[in-house]
Amino acid sequence: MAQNEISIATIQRLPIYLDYLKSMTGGAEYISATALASALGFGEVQVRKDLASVCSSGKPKIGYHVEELKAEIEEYLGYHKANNAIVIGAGRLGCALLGYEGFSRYGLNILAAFDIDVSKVGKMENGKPILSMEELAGFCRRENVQIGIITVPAVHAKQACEALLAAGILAIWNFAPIHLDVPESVIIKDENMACSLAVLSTKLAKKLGENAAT
Amino acid sequence: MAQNEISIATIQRLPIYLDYLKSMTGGAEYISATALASALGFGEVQVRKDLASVCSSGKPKIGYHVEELKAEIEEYLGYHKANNAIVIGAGRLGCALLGYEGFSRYGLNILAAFDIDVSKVGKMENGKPILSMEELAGFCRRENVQIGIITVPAVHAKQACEALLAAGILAIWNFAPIHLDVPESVIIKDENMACSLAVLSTKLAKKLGENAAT
DNA sequence: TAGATTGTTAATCGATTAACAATC
DNA sequence: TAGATTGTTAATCGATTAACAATC
Repeated sequence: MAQNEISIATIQRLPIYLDYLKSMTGGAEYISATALASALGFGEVQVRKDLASVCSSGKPKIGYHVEELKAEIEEYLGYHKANNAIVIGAGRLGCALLGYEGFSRYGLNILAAFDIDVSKVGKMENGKPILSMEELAGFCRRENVQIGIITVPAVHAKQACEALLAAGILAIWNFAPIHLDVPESVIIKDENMACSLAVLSTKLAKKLGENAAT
Repeated sequence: MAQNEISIATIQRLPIYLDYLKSMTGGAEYISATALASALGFGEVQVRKDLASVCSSGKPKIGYHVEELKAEIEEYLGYHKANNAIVIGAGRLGCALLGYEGFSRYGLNILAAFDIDVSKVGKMENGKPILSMEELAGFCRRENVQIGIITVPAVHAKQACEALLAAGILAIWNFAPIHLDVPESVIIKDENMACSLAVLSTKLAKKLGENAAT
């Protein structure tokens, strides 16, 4: 049953379509690829191709049934069966993620944070506890945690990663700006803001250079 | 003077090389592409091609001079001439960005946050002030702010964006999960965590499916 | 000299875009 | 029916990888 492979680029755009569809007010029953494309700044052929890969509800002349499309994207992204996650590192970013309620919309259920700093342990952030690293493995097994989110400084990231592996985690979302070596069986996704920033600032520098030149 | 175009993919990897080079201890004077590749989990040809686009210090048999390479990457990314930035939205994420000191390494100088919530205005976060939206335009012009970072909820993002445009900002780093329409002259970079998360969770779902099947 | 390593050119792969057929 | 819109097939574009020449 060779599942139609959907490209990574498409997968990354699916949440964008879904967010837009959810934000629609006025209750229009159908929406066209053209309308979606212009609202999101994408090409309309791209939208059609993206949607075709997860849905089959498009009707010529009419467009896509909004509710059906939402359901199909959510189904594909697995938002209805949420993943349990924990955060390692209860610093500013870790607490921001822990306290952010929006993740539930994306099928991510962050249960707790863990930190080596005992002065943080025992506190709560938006109703969610900060626990000690000793409790990590037990907690993960007990609560069926699949995703570990690393928000510690780079120097502690390797150690945090090892703790997650030891706790039997299946996937890691790594916000530390450092490469982590994990077994092939573990999924890892780096989220390095410096990478995005580099794109922004080189574009800006180029623009400033052009202006100075003219 | 047609500047050798460096691909976006390469630009996004440059900070990763730089971070690794900076983290090197032991004071080795040279490093090979092979060593860099294995430390970072990249292909070695890719590393060589990436480095070739910004530097010229590679020597067969020896490798790249570490200090020279660091300087060349920093030069290309413009880290020595920092950009001034401000944050709109002093929520958890906004304050995390405002208080994060690591950005100075990446040539980003976040000066202040702005918020419509008057109860937050006047407070400080790690020595940096939270100001009212009325002060935005004046502050940006006075302090020569080029980059605006949007961390407000999606419903307020359009309004925040308009305020930034009115303040004459040149580039926007948008953390709100919504498409913002800006004039072509303004650079915009979306940072949508739901997009990355979608990649992670679909991989995880696939993996869980496979395990269940066997 | 021999060999490790760089750097470049060509081939492959993946994603986007264009052209067009299908359909309500 | 006519036309707007979907969906697919082919062409283009960009990035990665492979092969190989250059060099210290």
